[in-house]
Amino acid sequence: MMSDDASALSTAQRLRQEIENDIAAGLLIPGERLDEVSLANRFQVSRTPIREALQQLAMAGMVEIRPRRGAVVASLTPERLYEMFEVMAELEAMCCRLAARRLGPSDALALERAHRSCEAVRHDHDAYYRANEVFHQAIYAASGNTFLAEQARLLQRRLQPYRRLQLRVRNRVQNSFSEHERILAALMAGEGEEAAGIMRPHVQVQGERFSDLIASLKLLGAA
Amino acid sequence: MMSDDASALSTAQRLRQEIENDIAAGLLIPGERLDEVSLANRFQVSRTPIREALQQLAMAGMVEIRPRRGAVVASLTPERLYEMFEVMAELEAMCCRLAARRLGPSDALALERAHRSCEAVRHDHDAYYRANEVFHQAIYAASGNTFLAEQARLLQRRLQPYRRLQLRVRNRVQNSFSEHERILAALMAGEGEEAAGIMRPHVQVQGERFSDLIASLKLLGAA
DNA sequence: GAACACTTCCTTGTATACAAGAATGATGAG
DNA sequence: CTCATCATTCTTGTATACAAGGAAGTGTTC
Repeated sequence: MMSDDASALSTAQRLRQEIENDIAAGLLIPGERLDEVSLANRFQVSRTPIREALQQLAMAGMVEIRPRRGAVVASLTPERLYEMFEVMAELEAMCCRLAARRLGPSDALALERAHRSCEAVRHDHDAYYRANEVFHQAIYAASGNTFLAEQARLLQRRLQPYRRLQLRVRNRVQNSFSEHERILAALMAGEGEEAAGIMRPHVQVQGERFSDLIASLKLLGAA
Repeated sequence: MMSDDASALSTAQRLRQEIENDIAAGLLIPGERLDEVSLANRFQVSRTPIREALQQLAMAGMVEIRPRRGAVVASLTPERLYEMFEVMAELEAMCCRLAARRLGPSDALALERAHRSCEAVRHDHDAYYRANEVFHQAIYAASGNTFLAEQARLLQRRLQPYRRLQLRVRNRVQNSFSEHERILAALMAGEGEEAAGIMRPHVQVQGERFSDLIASLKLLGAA
């Protein structure tokens, strides 16, 4: 009556989220087989809603369904990964440009808080990884374009298993944090192009960072 | 043996494409109810694969599934539509920037051919609409980033029902064509930023064009 | 005459049964 | 000993039956 609950989820959607989380968290490795019966047993449902969830994940690009041959966690080639990071960098740069123009007081506050959270945990890789995610999401939201924010969030999630390993590289956290600082300053100053210009290489993997990524890819494959 | 057929589609995927086509073509109006039994009868299958197709379409943002209350063709608010066009413009601008750098001979040929097709049919709105689509897709492909191309294609498809009506506006075809010409020239000259700068407003709807779009939205609702 | 409640019907959600296509292992030939 | 072919088994794909939650229509009451 007061607020019609838009968070009402069908079973298939809940199942999708659960499986998606496992993929993002690295519990399900790229290339791993997703057996319908096992999943059904695990979640105590029949195969029907499991299949519906898998179809959703296939559209999201997180699993690959080979007809009559089952579903596997989608595995990305180095080329494709590079392409996705290229797009991610541009989406986030766009968020910066828009955010600088449209930044409201509450957005600014959220950004600063997220940034301080990053600072607080910058010696703990895993914690920094999570705080970093929140900081970037704050920028998406600040863009004022909810569709853009959703798309960025989606792609971020899709790249999560790969990004995760990447931060372990030496000094990456320190560099990441100081880049955040510059981005934040530019946004507050309303310098959208400036912020976008820092964001792009901050996100994109190229040169030696790309090599590092490929290395972690191989680690993933070996697991 | 020679080429493993990646085009092998499951039934659910075929059904999704069919329904998606109907939505894009405007046969299914935003807000319209998608009855599982009717669809099942129409395609001569049971409800199971229909439901799988609907779940896919929900992930693609083309239908909305309200739990226990059925699926409807997704209807976009003017705000959301504006947001989506804003992102579309940026994606296409990005394609331009990349294409100018990476343009190969076959890409250039495809672009010129698509452009000449547009010219040939520029007095027929519907034919121009289709040729226009091909021209833009040629640019996506020329970006050399297949992921970007796919995303652009996806969003283009999602906006199709709205874009379609939009071209009917007076002089829009003529303006569109001359913008194409300038984009093409910039791309061939390797001027990525130049091409991107023309592409952005070419795609984005703003000012009076946005009003036109809202007007067609209302037409759509009345049908 | 209008509003509310109750009942009925219709649609969606889920499980299960069955069909049919891969994968696997065994058996035989080279 | 290796490779190919065939049978068996396992998994996916689809239909259908049943359950359960909305929607709509009817009747009653104020």
